[in-house]
Amino acid sequence: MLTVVYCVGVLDSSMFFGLHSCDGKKFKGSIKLAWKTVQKLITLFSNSMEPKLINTRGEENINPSKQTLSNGYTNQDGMTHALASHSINTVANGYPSNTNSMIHFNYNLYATANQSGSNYSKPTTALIEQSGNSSLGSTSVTVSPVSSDSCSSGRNSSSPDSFVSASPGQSVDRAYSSSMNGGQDLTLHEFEIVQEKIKREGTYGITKPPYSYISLISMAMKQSPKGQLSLSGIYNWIMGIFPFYRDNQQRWQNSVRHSLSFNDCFVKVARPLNEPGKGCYWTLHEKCGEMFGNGGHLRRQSRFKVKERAQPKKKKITNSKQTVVPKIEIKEEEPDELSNPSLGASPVTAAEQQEDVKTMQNVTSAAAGAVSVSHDHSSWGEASNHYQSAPVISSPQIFEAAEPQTNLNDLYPLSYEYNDFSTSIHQSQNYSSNSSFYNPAGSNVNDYDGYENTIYR
DNA sequence: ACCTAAATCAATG
DNA sequence: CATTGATTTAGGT
Repeated sequence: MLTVVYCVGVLDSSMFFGLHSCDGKKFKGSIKLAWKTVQKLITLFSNSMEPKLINTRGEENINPSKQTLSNGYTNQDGMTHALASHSINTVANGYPSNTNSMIHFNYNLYATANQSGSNYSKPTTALIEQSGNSSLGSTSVTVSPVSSDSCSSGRNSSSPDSFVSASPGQSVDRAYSSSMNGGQDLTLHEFEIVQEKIKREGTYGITKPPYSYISLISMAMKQSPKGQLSLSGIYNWIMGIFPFYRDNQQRWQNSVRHSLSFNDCFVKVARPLNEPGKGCYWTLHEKCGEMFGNGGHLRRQSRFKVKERAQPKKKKITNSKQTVVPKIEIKEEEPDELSNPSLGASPVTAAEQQEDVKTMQNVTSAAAGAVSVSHDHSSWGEASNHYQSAPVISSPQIFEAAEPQTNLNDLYPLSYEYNDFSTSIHQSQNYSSNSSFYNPAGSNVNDYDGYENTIYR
């Protein structure tokens, strides 16, 4: 049994859903459902609030002997799976709409329907049951409507700039620390809060979320099964979760690209040679740690920097007081106990350099050990229906032989097997000490030089 | 008020 | 799509 957690994208004539096993053990990738199927799903929702088993063609399964989830959100392990509601019911501006169907997937109609109490506005979560055989034909889908009459109202015509506040209903414990949540990643915890809000209200709403782009990108990456996403995957994830970002896409997407390139916490992972598609994958630097350990997700205490640019670019000095602060260089392997920056477990022996302290405080235990990620064909944010893409297991010697990279276009030498999603989906990436994986922690951190370059400004 | 992270616009490849 | 510069905005102290 798989749970459809998200609609992660809308392309041409189909929608993509992120999948999650109900036992919480295995991630199964994403599934592409044709528009016809999606429409049938919604029709089923509209006609009945009862969970239904259907196949990938939207045909009802008459033998629903398998387990279904009553609420569509929570499975046996107690994990919360939210949403898809607004994703199914709404489509970002510019998304294709099927004008021949009774259901029009465009936002304006959604707004209209929502205001008129249409069933279209009902949040939905679908369950997909997959047989042992991974052929699409044998895949069935259970749809389980989630009642809610508190969907946010449809958008108005205001520009996004008018939405600047967080949801008033969001009472986030900003002081939440890893010591309070068993060491869970703070960003993922924040995402759980988002999920809960969506679960509660049906949609996140059109307000601008109180997260910086860096935070949003981090969330997207961390929730992805393999900790990496393509650019479009990031776009889709953000739009799927936060309706606010279905507007002004050129603006914020440019900002996302800028964030990815500018911030050392984001590193590129090469797309496998045999994999179609353009662009690379992006992942988090394995040493960036809890960037938002200060409790807020708008602004980090300090930027995560890898190393000073060898030849700092000219910086226009308009103010004599303005100086180019040397970029913080990561040095030394992380001590074992850096788990909680909020507890002040600074790895730095002394604060000779305040900047060093600030940087290192961002490094947490999550940074220790190897990052287990691999090229991900099936991330939620990806327009892909590759259920079981062959993991790309890069031989370590590839990296051992790699010269220090100085080309700005060089990719982050990450290509790790990802083999257990169960521990990582809700607990950040799965860091493994398996020696068969490339272990960047085993090398001097100064080896990082080259694959990113940022000036501190 | 100040510092600077983040956002924005945009040129370039 | 990716990088970078320039500039503005705004969070946090």
